[in-house]
Amino acid sequence: MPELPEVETVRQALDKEFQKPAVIEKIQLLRKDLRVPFPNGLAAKLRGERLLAVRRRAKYLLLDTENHTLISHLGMTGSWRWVQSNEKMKHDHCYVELQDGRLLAYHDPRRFGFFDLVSRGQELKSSWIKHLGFEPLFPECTAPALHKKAKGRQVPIKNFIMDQKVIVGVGNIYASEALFLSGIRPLKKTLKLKLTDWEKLLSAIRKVLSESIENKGTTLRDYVQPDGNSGQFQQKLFVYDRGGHLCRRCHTKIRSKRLAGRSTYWCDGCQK
DNA sequence: ATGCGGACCTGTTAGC
DNA sequence: TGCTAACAGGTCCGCA
Repeated sequence: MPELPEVETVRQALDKEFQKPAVIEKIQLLRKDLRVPFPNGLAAKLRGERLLAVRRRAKYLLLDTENHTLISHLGMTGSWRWVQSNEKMKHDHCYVELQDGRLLAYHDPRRFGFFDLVSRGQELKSSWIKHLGFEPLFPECTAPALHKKAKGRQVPIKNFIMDQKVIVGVGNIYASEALFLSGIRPLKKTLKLKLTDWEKLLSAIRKVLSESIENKGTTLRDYVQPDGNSGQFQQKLFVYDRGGHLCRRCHTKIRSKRLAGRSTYWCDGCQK
């Protein structure tokens, strides 16, 4: 489900709710694992702690309490939502009950999501976070830096920009969309991109991610914001999931192909 | 080191 | 209607 814009939307929504004192009364785990076991002592360690803020690194949510950071990855179908006690659903795997009665549910049918728990501010020690690449929306992510990392790489450019060790947050939808906006075909070999191509591609990545955040993300199936509403960016997609339809820009038929096991879409008219 | 395919899960949809 | 296969937003691992 969730690429950077969806995770950022969830971050903003939860962070806002945690401005009002949010002290954990109880954490209820409904099974012993998701993709990996729940962290040891998760419920006991967080009981009585106040949720202070939510940060994001790549597609990971970082929920800060006074003494811990709960790391939450949503996998393909994970979501956090505010619920009433009578709104519990199949595939809810964790409930966080606050002292003032608010109830937060983690829901994840495919269970590709997972949690990790570290001491406050120690998230870089987590093996999940350590090796991640550039945050695309941060200034230290530059076209020359990406051009340098791309040296000698034979993989299709789409695979390269989805590699979280290179640049984070770009998943299967936004990779196709960013390549469309920058006029580069997904199958082009990474090493063939010139610095000017990287300038176009990086600015396209920033544009598509930012606009999707403004639209609260893309909902194709499961993704919802914590208030239960869908995102809106699916209405603005140029190529993703539009195989066989006509390009919104040049009316060429959108092509599709499986690349590294993932559906990939592009326009031969707009992309070279 | 790099690139690929499979594994992890459940639900939905398309095709026969 | 019912069965089967393919596919869905991500990431890690092991093999060539």
